[in-house]
Order: sequence, then structure tokens, then C-alpha cells
Amino acid sequence: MAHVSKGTVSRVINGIPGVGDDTRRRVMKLIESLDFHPNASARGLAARKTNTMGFVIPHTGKYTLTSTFWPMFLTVVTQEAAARGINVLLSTARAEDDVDSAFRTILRGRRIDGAIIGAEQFGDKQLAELLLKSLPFVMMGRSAKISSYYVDVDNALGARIASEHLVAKGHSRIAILAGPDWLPYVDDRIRGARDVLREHGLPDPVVVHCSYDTAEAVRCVQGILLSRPAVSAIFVAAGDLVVGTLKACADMGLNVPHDISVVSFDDHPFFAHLSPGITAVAQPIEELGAAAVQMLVELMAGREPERRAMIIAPHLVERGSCAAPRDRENTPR
Amino acid sequence: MAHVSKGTVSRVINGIPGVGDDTRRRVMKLIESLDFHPNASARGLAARKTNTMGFVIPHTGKYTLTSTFWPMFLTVVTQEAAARGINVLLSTARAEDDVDSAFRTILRGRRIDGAIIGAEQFGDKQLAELLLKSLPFVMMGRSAKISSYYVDVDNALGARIASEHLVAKGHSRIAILAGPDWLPYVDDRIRGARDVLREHGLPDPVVVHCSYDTAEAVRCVQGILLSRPAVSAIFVAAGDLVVGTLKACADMGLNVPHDISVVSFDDHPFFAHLSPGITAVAQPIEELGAAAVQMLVELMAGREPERRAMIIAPHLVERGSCAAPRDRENTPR
DNA sequence: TGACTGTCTGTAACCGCTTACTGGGTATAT
DNA sequence: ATATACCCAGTAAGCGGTTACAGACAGTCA
Repeated sequence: MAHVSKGTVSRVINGIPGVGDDTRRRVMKLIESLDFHPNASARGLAARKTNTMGFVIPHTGKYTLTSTFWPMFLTVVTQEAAARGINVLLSTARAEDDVDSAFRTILRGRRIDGAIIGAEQFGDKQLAELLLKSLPFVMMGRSAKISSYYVDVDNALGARIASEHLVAKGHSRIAILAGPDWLPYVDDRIRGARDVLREHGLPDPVVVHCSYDTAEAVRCVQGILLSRPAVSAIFVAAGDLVVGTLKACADMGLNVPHDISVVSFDDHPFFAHLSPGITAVAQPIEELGAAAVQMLVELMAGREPERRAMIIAPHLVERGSCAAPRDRENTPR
Repeated sequence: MAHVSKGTVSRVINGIPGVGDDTRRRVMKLIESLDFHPNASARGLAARKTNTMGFVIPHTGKYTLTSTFWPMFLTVVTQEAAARGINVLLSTARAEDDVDSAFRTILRGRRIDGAIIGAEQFGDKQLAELLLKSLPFVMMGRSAKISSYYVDVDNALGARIASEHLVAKGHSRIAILAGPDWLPYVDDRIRGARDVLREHGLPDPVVVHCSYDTAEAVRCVQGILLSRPAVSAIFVAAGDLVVGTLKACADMGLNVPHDISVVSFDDHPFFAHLSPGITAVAQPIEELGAAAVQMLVELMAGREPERRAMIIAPHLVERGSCAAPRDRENTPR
């Protein structure tokens, strides 16, 4: 120490009271001019906290960060975290095995103070351990397997909004291209859409489940388009399936929105620039990210968040992919 | 310790020789059954290494992870790192300010042992500091401002491949939609394309620089399409500009590839599913990621990498967006 | 003026590991 | 049998902070 003592320096760095104003100023200046930065490991050891949070997302396809949701969510989370001075450790574990090794090492090694986790990521085993070790974490999305703190978009509401939009345009035969059927939110979205149709006295939608693989989406949509009675609109219940849907329509010579309308659950920057622009139910990504980080921060500070779940409403972004229906019954190809 | 000593345990955990086989086995078993995981901070403190690397990328637009390159690259890097037991700390700093605060804290706080950095990310100041503190790092992409270890795709070659493809199809009037002109690789790509045209005795390409914003890309391409003599093909020198390009073409009623051909530098999963599929020069993302991590690992281990730069060749993925030219001179709109 | 109180700063004991160094055994050489 | 060497395992000194506790000093109050 240039002038004074040691423990004191620690106090000023951490903004702990009980330090004279002049002393504080002096030390601050020294720190500044020496460009001193405390060693993270040492602080972590002594204070038992690393100021780092983990971010764990499910991997979809070859490149896990290629979805229409996670990359943007990650961006927001990173930013929110940075604003609070906390770092983000990224984990894109693939197999269960990886989760069980890499992730455990991170957790048990106290490399992070908490985590934000994609709800679909874990079976009960890992989550049980998380809870066991009482590592604070919040899930993105509700999990069917475990009850914990989480943030989520109002999936049912989003589906309702999309469906109402379709119904308002005059559609009555609607298909839903949905994600894997074991995901809670997929169910919620289907239910929301079905409810709307029933309320309007319309027939239940055709529901096709599909993995988040574009090629498979194409096949699924082909199936939908070939089905009879023909549907006049498709509610694509996940942004990752949009491109595949458009592809299938184009391949069949169907014009969107002329021959068939498309609404997406999930928005993405480039949706605005496709032709036509894709009408979408946009997830409130900023809010979701902020809420997740906020909640996690509370948890890490040992406080109890106000609510166990933050459900945020999505909103419709109307572009050009929905129009009034047109009879396609007699124009197979 | 259940049976034996302490420093010994450390030795077996770190696989340091000088430990009897039986002892080693015994300790291992104990560790296993106790589900013991050493504390990362403590190890970091004592060993002066954190087994964590930083990943710093430039932010483009609102969501920094929305580009056609970085998300996939990040995925690969994360995976490669995980395979070597090292963690990835993500930083998506926005302004220079952030870089100067958050990043310094991370670096100087020895929170990471090394980093992979987007070359365009830094002005000389930060890089100078990095070098100063001798924090091992490798850049993704060559930087005009600093000489350091880096991996990069062969930009000129990629541009040549794209151009040769166009020329082979019969195009002679070609436009290049390129990124910001202060980026070294943008220059390389333009140069590569121009060289090919010259070699074939064709006129120099029309070059338009553009930020990585889709709306701006649309405007730029409109300008290109309106220019006379009309071009018959556009070499989109960055994947992020593809959607905007297609949008502009569609808006003008131009069919791709019938009225105008499009090649992209950068491939992306969904390019295959657009109509038509986008013919693209695909960056060898796997190799780039692997090379970057490999290089960084060498550096972190205090070894000297074989080469100062790893330049990897891209390859053409031919799909449907390029066709033989057709005279568009008399069909303005 | 002496006792009491409150504020500010120094002291030192960890935090949980790594690692250089020391020392006890056993095997090999003399 | 004694000396030399080698292989293991134990010992303890940090690594660079945090923090409970103690102590010094100045101000208050009677």
C-alpha cells in the first residue's frame, strides 16, 4: 500500500461504510492511478462469491446459437448482467453426459454464483442437484419437471393473439406447426390457439409436431399443405420453423399470403425483410432477459424475489404474411 | 482427508506424477464417492490460472448475436473449449467505454487466462494493454492495427471463388455489396473479386459499402439495381447482407436467379431453405473455431504456436441463386 | 478531568488449493 | 553392512483478498 493500510483498501473497493471520506478519496485515487484491479480468484475465495453467472441453453441442431430466440436472449442477459457488474459464463452442453460433467464441475467448483437455464435443458436429476446444492438459478421457461423460479412469455396468450388475428382475417381452417410435444410451452401454445378457435365455434386446428430442424419443418408443412380439407393459414408456433414453412409453401407454388397465411410465434430481425414480411407474435425478449437477471440477482443476494414466476405478455407485429383466406380446395399444386 | 494426506490429493487431481498407483486409485475413489469438486477460486488463486477464456465479439445492431457468423463461431469455440476443460466467459461489450471498464476488470482481475477476440473489436489502446499485460489472446480475423496471433478465412480466395463462379455462369457486370470500408477483410474480399474480373478482362465491379443493417442493405441494393449499365449479378460480401439483398430484389420485382444472380460470402443454415437456396462461399467455421482454440491453448500453456496466423480456405456451396445472365437493360422495374 | 461513546483504521485469521522442499523407506550399488 | 539414489508422501508457506475483532483517537457529557 502506498500510504495507508490493507484491510482498509478492501473496504473502499467494496464500498463498505466505516471509512473516512479523506482516506477513501486518497485510496481511490491511488487505485485509479495505479490502474489496480483486484484479483478475481482471491476475492472469490475469500468472499465466497465469484460475481459470475452461468448461462445454459439447450442445443438445437448443429449450432446451438442459431435459433430465433436464444441468441437474442443471451445478448440481453449478457448486457443486463454486465450492467450489474456480473460476468456470464457460457455453457452449451450437448449430451446429458456433458451436462453431468462440465456443468457439475462448474457448479460444485463454485465457479458461478447462480445461473440462468433453459427450462427444457434438464431432466430432474441435474435440477435436483442444483437445488440440493442450493445454487440460485432461474429458468427461462416453465419446466414440467420441476418447480422453481422462472420467467416466461405468456405462451397461451401469444397463441391466442396469433389465432385471433387469423380468425379476424376470416380463416377457419388453421394448422399449427408446433415444436416437440414434450415441451410444456408447445402445449400451452397449442391450447391457446385451440381455445380461440373453439370460442369462435371453429373446428379444432390440425396440429403437427416437429423438431427444430428446417428440413423436417419443410416435410411437415408439405404434409399440412396436402391435407384435406385444406387449411388456409398456418400458425407456426416457433420461429425456428418459419424458414422451413416458407420453403415448403414456395416449393408447392403457394404464395404467402395470397394462397396461405402464416403467423409466427417468435419474431426475428430478418422476418421484417422477407417478402412478404412475417407477421409475428414477438416475445418480449428485453423484458424477459431483464426479469431473469433481476430475479437471479435477488436470489444470489439471498433475498426472496417478489414472485416465483414472471410471465410477460407478447405482442403482435403485423406485417404482410396474413391475408384473407382464398379457396385453395381446387388448386392442389 | 478420509485416509491419507492433503498435498497428495492435489497431485492426483492434477495428474501430477510422483504418486503411487495404489494411493492414486484410493484417492480417486474417494473423490468420486464424495462427489468432490475442487473450488475453482482457490485453484485459481494458488495456481494463477483460471482455466477460463474470454470471448469478445463486436456488436452489430441491436442484438449482437444475430449475425451469420459469430453465433456459429461461438458455438464451435465453446464446444472446443469444453472439450479441453476450459470455460468460456462471454463479453458482448457495446461502447468503447464498456470495453474499457468491464473488459479491463476481467483482464486485469485475471478472471481469464486468455481470450479470443473479434479483430474489429479493438482500437489500438485496448490491444496495447492486452499485449502489455501479456494476456494471451488470438484474434478472429486480421487486424489492420495490430499484429498478433490470429485465425482467418482466406478472404481473397473466397471472393475469387465467388467471382469465378459468377464469371463461369457468364456474368460480366458484377456488383459487390460489401461491409464497412474500414474492415481489412472487406478490402480483401473486394480485391479478390476485382482481381478475377481483371484476369478475365472484365470491367471492374461496382462496389457499394454498407453497414450490417438490413434496412441499409436494402437501400444499397436498390441503388445497385437502379445503376446503369445494369449488373447481372451481385456478390454479397457478407452473410448479414443477404436478406436485405433479397428483399430489395423482390421489392423491385426481380427474380433471383432469373433476373439477377446472388452469391454470398458466408453461409448460414437457413440459406439452404430460402427459395431459391443461396449459393454461398462457406467459411470453414469448425476449422476456424478449432484453430483459434488450439492456438489459444498453446499460448496459454506458454508455448509458441507453430504459426502466427492460420488462414483457412473457404469453399463454394452451390445452390440456386446463380444462373446465366439475362439482359435486364430494358426492364427497369 | 475522567469515563464513555462512537468513528475510523490496523491486525490477523482464514478462504481452499498448489507447490517447493523435506524426510522416511526401500531398492541398488559398493 | 553402509552408502547412494530414487520414489513417495507429508509439511508448510504462500496465492491476494475479506472480515471479525481489537485498538487508537477524538469528541461528549457529567
